[in-house]
Parts: sequence; C-alpha cells; structure tokens
Amino acid sequence: MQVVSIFLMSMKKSNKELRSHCPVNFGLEAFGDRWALLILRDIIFRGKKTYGEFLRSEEGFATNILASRLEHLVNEGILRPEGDESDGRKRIYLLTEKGLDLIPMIFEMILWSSKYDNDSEAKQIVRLVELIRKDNRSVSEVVREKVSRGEGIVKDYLN
Amino acid sequence: MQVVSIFLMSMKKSNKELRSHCPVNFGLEAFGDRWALLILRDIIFRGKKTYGEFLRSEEGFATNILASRLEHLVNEGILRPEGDESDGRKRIYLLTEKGLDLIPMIFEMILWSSKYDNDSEAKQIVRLVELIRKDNRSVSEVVREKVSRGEGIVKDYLN
DNA sequence: ATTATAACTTGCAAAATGCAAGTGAATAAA
DNA sequence: TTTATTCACTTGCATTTTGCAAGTTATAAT
Repeated sequence: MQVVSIFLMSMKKSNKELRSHCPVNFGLEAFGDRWALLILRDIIFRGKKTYGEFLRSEEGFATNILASRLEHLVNEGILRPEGDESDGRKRIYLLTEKGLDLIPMIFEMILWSSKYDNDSEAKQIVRLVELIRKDNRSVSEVVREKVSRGEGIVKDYLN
Repeated sequence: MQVVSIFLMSMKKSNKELRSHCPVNFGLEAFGDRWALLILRDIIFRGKKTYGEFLRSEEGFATNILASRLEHLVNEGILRPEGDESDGRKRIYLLTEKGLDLIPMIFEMILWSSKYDNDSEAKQIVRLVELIRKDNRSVSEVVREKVSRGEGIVKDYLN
C-alpha cells in the first residue's frame, strides 16, 4: 500500500494546465522559476546533489521553497530522486536527460550575463566562457557527460 | 523641471542590490521573471511594441504587473521607451542592444521546449527551429536585424 | 464639446514567499 | 544502549507579491 502510493507519487505528472503552448511559456512553467534554475545551476556547476547542499547556496533558499521547487522539478521530469546507499537519510537529486538538455540554454544565459555584469563571477571561468562563445553545443556535450556522472564543472575551469 | 525628472527616471539604474554575481542569478534578476520574458517574446516573435498590445497576449497580463515589468526592463536597459509620432498617447517599447543579445538564449529555450512539449506551438515554425538547431548564432544575427527594425519574426517562418 | 482610447494607478482579496520552529527517521557519540 | 545529532522535510504565521476591478490622466476621434 505504501509502496503503491510512493510509486504513484513518482509517476505524478505536472497536472496544472499550461497557460499556453508557446515554447517560451512552456519553458518558463517547467524550469523558469528563479529558485528552480538556481538548483540546476548548483547541480551543474557545483556538483550539489542534496537538500542540505542546496540550502547552503549563497542566495539563501527558504526551506519550504526549496522543498517545493525540488518537488516541482521532479514532477516535470527534470530531476530524478534517488536514495543514498551510504546514508539512508539523504536523497540524491540527479538531472534526467531532459534536465541535461537545459545546459545549452543555461550557457547562453551565462554568456549574456558575463557580457553585461561587470562584477560577474563568470570572470573566474573565462576559458569556459570563451569556449561557450565559440561553440556552445560542443562544450555542452562535454559538460553533459561530466554532469551526468554527478560532477560539477566549475573546478575544471577556474582560471 | 518636468524634463529633468523625466531624464532622471530614464537614467535610473537597477538600484536593488543583487543577491549574487553568479551569472545565472544575474540573468534571472535582470530578465528572468516569467512576465518579463513573455514581454520579450511578444516583441521578438509578434513584433508587439505597446502596453495595449502586450496586454492582449494569450497568457493574460495583469495591468499592474505589466506596467511594473515594463518599468523593470527599462531600468535594466533591456527595453527603451519612445513616444509614438502619430499618436501621442502611445509609448513604443523597443529592445536595446542588451535586449537583442537575449535572442540566442531565448532560441535555446525554444529548442528545449519544442523537444519536450508534444503540443508545442514551435511545430508551427519547424523551419526556424531547425535553423536554430543547426546554427543558433547565425539565425540570431539575421533575426536581430529584423527585430531591431521592430518587425516580429513569426510571420516569416510559419509553415 | 463629447466620447473613446491608451497607458497607467490604486485598492483590496488571495496566493506565494520567507523565517522560525517543529517533526520523524537514520546515523553517530557516549 | 541510551542520547545526541544530522538530514530532509513540514507547519504556522507575518510579510510581500499577484490578480482583478475600478479608477485617473492625457491624447485623439467625432
């Protein structure tokens, strides 16, 4: 009985009807929330995986908001939760293929911000930013492999 | 006196301090709000320019929210307001260079949504989507010219 | 001169957010 | 084997942000 309900929860689709099927709107409703995207950033760049790790982000998640956004991303099929073998209290959140496919978009965002924010932390990874500018798709492919193994990428590209 | 205050308003910088200079966060604070991005979409794809035109969007802006987001985008230097020569009541909102630079990111977003939304309206512009997939930057350049002239691009690419 | 339109404001109820303080299960320490 | 701690959340509640509906002000059209 308990098993069934857990199964149903993991199957739960994003049931709220979309405001429109405009692709921009679709993206916004799936991942476009401020906090949702910061979670994805933490995973891709810092290799974070657990609630506690996300909570320590510099922008400061509220605990309830973090929980609700993790749930949302799981429902959207962008994150997939797993148990931690060595510590039964922890839940590991991993990017699905759908989530990994967001990397090129996030990279374009970084390109834009690095151009317009004089104090951008992107200046700590100029090599990566240059690579993205030259060929976003190729870099995204490489990064995708790393991230799918649960590794963050910032450390590889620090000046 | 009135002229001075109008000038000061147009100069007003985004004075609220950023939560962080992480490039993802920077982007989110500049343009990442749901409604702000829908305004940009309306400009780029539909060639919309005025408050009234934005208001008629299918997602349904609340009037106060629309006004606040337009103000925000102007403060961020993403939109530039102009008077309409033929009708003094209208304000024309145009993308700045900074705003036009968001096109590649929005295009990556469309690519992602067209892949994962079965009912995506992107299916009405498959040719454009294919071009973006092949070479986002080149298409963005072409589109940029059109949009900077105030033309929307959907009509050019409808199946 | 009157009416209509465009671009906002304002007021207020409803929803979302941000803390602070729990809760419960699993691990670590005494 | 108690006891304390950690981890991943909830819950309650004050504050903030939304979403309507209903103005307001400055043109423009009749």
